[in-house]
Amino acid sequence: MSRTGLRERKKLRMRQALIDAALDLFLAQGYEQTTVEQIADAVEISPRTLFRYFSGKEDLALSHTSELEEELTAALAERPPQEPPFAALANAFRVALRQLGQSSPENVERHLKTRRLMETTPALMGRAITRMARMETRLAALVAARQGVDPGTDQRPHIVVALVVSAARIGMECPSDEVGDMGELVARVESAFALIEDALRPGWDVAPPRAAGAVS
Amino acid sequence: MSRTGLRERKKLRMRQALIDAALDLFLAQGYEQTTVEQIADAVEISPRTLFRYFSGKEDLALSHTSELEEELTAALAERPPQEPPFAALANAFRVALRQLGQSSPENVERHLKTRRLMETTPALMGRAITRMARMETRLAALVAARQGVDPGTDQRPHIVVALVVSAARIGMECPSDEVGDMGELVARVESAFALIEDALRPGWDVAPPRAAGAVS
DNA sequence: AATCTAGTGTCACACTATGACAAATGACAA
DNA sequence: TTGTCATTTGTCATAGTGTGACACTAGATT
Repeated sequence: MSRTGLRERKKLRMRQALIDAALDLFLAQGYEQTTVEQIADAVEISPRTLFRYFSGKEDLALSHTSELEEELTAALAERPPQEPPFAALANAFRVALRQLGQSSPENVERHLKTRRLMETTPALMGRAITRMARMETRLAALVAARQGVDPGTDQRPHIVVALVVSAARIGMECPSDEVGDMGELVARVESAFALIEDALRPGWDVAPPRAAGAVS
Repeated sequence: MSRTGLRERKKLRMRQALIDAALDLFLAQGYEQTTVEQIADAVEISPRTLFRYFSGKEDLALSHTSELEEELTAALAERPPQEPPFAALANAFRVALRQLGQSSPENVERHLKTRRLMETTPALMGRAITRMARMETRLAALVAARQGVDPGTDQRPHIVVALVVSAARIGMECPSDEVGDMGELVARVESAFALIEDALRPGWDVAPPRAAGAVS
């Protein structure tokens, strides 16, 4: 049945094993205190081989953030075209978070570990925010395509995306206390969405700006 | 007259010389193609000494972004307390940008070089965005203090800051074309501010949220 | 002038990351 | 099963960033 050969399965198991070993070591000893050599030793491979699976320590620590990004992109593509951009993005976020929450318990655990790690490691939080910024640009291009405008000259798609991503980021950042479970995290994101939605003028993202520069 | 000794003046000149040498080398050969050794050689010091002036290459390349941050923080402190948070932040940004534009021509040039460099170096853009995120947290604390709320539990200050900083970031990012002069940059930031201001419900940041979670 | 102190250079080292090449191992056909 | 091929892995070597230790120089202080 399984179309995947032994090789690919082995590769995937190695990836997971590396991520698990890395996350546990990072959380136990701290991110910068842990060397790639220790991680490689933990799964019995050479450091050189580790770099063939992951581009580096950072990639290893944040590999699960790209999963959220993939879910989000997929969810956005599923949103009906007539849905206003802000609502489409916010709903895509909701769907993506729900998807992650419904994956295997070990996977959810890995996400929570990743977030706990980020919370205590400024360098990693920085890299995660950098990734979010890159995602923002990609999402802006998607939103621009939805609306049929040019993302190069029109700042509006980027603005809409920035609003939603900012809310999500603020919601996911843990103020002082620890990340308990996925539900708590989703609740905070929802509350941030609500705050921003409340600040916005209804229908602002469907009609053109009130005082657009070139009406002539 | 000058209260500063020879030592401090020398130190400042060395800092500037290092930044200038670094920016020019980065722009000429690319950021990652340039080694700290080359920069150190250019100003006739040992690499070890360079690390006593700057924490690393990144610090060297982005040292001028902290200047904007300092101006901004200072400008925000100057805004009248009764000014609504969004307006206070946006105006502080305007003042800070004007301040930078009015500094010495060489300094303006350094800022533009820094931005050109960032535009062509993803890694640096990432670090810059990371710095912005840190600044966002600090600004949120300031805004929370202005309004007398707790930045730990209340997400609203963070949201306001995120809106303004997002607009500024989107405005400063150059879509494909090169950074010409300071005026062009300010104009794009203004246009992004206008877009976000247009999207917002007037007075949203002075009154409490319309449907705060617990009305029971 | 003698002394103190901050800054500097030299040497050494740990760690991340990458390239080159040989060895091992799964995939696949005869 | 066995031999061949492609992929993966380990070993060795190297570049580059970043730090610690320690002696030395030069400005600062009295």
